Amino acid sequence: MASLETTVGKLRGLGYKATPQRLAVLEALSAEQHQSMEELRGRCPGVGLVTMYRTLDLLCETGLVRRLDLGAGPRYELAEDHHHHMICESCGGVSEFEECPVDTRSLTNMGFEVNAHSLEVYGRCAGCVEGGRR
Amino acid sequence: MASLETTVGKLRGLGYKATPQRLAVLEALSAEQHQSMEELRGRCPGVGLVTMYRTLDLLCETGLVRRLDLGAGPRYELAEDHHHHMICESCGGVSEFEECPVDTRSLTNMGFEVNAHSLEVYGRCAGCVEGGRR
DNA sequence: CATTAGATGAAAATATTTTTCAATTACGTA
DNA sequence: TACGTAATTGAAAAATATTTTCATCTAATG
Ligand SMILES: [Zn+2]
Ligand SMILES: [Zn+2]
Ligand SMILES: [Zn+2]
Ligand SMILES: [Zn+2]
Repeated sequence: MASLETTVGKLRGLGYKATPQRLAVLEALSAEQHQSMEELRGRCPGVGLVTMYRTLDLLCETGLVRRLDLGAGPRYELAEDHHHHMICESCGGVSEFEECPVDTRSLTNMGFEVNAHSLEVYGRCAGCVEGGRR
Repeated sequence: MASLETTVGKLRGLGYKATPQRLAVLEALSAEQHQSMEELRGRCPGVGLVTMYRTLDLLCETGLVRRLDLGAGPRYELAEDHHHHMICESCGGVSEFEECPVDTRSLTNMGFEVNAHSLEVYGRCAGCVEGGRR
């Protein structure tokens, strides 16, 4: 849970200006994880669409934000901690889990230099299983 | 490595017609894994764009094909075996590995019913590491 | 406060995907 | 084999999504 100030500091440190638009996007991102462009736009009235795209691109390139594919268009989230997503195929809900169930040592042993990984788990959430929802 | 006939048989079994267009798309898919729409189109001259989209949608819905996001637009591959992808951030190459390094038992224990998962590993391939490519 | 490289946004261009609907066809049945 | 029909196709248009352009503006520096 790095504060917004810390994140802005990193941006500045990389030579980027801390514009009101960028602050607004970061603010929007901190409201909720894995939001769509449309949701973020709703939280950033006053920020032009092009700037939204450019800002999110910049934040992704600098590693401050992750672009996700959970099955229905791009989603974005602050890249604060390492976690993964469970997507419920009944209700569409997305939840996160922190415990990383991936072991990439065998890839390293094969000569691949692992920088990052992304894992998505699909199924039915506890609520849908109990409620008998298909 | 199921043969095309087997795959077509599954389609028929589900009540879908085995049209020349569908056969062409399956043929194209069997030429190479994780192809883009553009690549598949190149292998299916004579199949209209709309039919390409519809056929790939159908194949994904029936589980015969997987739609992938490896970072640069959708890619498609026959869903024959369970495997994952390593994406080299230097040369852009995509390679597959069969040994699954994911253990989802802890999610099951939490009440989530796991149906499937997808894992992508990002880094540098052996070739790029040795060649010193950044 | 002046300077300036970097940033913004409106409009246009491009790319991607979906919808519509009339024409065609695969396939079961006679 | 011929027929009937529901499923399928594809051209065009529409809808969506993303990128490019370029004139204007501004954050940061001194
Ligand atoms: Zn659910
Ligand atoms: Zn992980
Ligand atoms: Zn490589
Ligand atoms: Zn796996």
